[in-house]
Amino acid sequence: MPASTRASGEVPHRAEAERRRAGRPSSAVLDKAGITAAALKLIEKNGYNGLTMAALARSLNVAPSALYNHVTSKDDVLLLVEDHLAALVDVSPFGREPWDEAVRQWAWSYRDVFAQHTPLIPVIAVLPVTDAPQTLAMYETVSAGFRDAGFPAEQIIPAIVALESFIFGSAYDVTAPADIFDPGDMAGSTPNFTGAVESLARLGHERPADVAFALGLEVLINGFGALRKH
Amino acid sequence: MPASTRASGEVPHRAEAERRRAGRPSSAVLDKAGITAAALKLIEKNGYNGLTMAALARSLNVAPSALYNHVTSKDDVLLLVEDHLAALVDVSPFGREPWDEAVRQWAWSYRDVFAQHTPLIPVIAVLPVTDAPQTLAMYETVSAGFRDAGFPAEQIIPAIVALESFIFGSAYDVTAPADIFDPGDMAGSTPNFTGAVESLARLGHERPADVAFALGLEVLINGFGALRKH
DNA sequence: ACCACTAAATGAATGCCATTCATTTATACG
DNA sequence: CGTATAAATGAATGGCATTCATTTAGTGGT
Repeated sequence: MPASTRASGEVPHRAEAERRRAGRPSSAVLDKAGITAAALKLIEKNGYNGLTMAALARSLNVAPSALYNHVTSKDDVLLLVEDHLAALVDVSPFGREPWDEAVRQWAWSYRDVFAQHTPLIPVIAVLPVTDAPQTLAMYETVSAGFRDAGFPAEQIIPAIVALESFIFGSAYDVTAPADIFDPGDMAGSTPNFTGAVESLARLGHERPADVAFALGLEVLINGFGALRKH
Repeated sequence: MPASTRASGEVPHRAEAERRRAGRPSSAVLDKAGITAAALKLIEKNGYNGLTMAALARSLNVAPSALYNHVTSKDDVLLLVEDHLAALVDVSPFGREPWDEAVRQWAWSYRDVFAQHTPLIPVIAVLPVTDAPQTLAMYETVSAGFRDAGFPAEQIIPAIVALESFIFGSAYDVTAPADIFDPGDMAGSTPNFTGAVESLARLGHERPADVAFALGLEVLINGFGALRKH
């Protein structure tokens, strides 16, 4: 990211010389990779509230309007970030581990990545995979894993979608406050719920979100596993 | 909602006379119920993009700043809407139907309600139940249904959370565009994924989101059903 | 070595948004 | 009857994504 090494207030296009010396053909200060990297750094430091087009431009020593030569909208930036994160999801267990263990490791990895990035979930859910090559690559690997495990072809997508839905929903749970289930002054009128919450709290120090995710995931793996033809 | 029957541009507090005649003690033009109803009407007509504090105030014949005497923020409005919707989720099968059928009907109802209101999902996920009495009431009924079906107390909350996570994730799927799985020009490099998508498309006219939801839900019901002590 | 073309930058302006605050109004209460 | 209070007003604020006319700098052709 050469742009970020320039002092602010310099004249435009100054980075071009460096860029050509480095063998890159483009004459632009900005490109999608640089924008993505800067956006991620911004999100890590200040969260998604800190990701504004103005802040993103400032971190790249560029005017906000310059970004629009490379992305069409802020949603486009979010899409770039999403696709970058998709590459961080660990699909390596497929082909190495047995199917059930591969799904388990993939699902935990997937949830953990997006638990840190829940504001992306509404974007992903409506996102045509065409626009997200890394995401598509993940689907390809997972699909192959399901096929090789003996899954009927027409059940592969539904099973993956169901798992993904569970994963996205569970990613939100990770970010929930610890007292989310505190019934407050309604405890008296909700004895069953309150009792259930207390009996869970009584035994475990494990995060409730992790208990629920583990429980649901094992059930899904078990149930889907039975669909395979050996 | 008497306020909405007043012509616009009238003098303030004009609705008070009506209000007292109707037996209501409050002297306010606005209240939470009226705000909630107006917000819902606005959402139905123009979607969540149409729900702005200004538009909400206009629909109530009131200045935007007046809203802040009754809610602390726009998120507060969303919370009111969410809790109203929670009351629309059908929990009546619990106590009437067998456990598995009750869960099935509840889950479909829950998904269908929030598929129309996905922008609320990020709000719900982080929402302490204390602030949402209708939501809490739903949890109470469901918890009772699980307990009566022989569920171990400490598993009830994890099971409900897992189901809810799956439901929220699946609600997003309903809103996804039909071509979401079209691999475009990457079809050649993703044979397994593309094949899986095609073999699903080949057989069914059912919405993919419904196929995946049905599949995942049945697996979850089956797996959780096995946890019960008879 | 020049010139025209084009991609990519600038910065000013736009319009929308949630939210705040000093002020005013109308009702309830002592 | 006057005073306190809840609830309204409307003007102002600051932040935001996005647009656009303009300028800049490097590319490729002659």
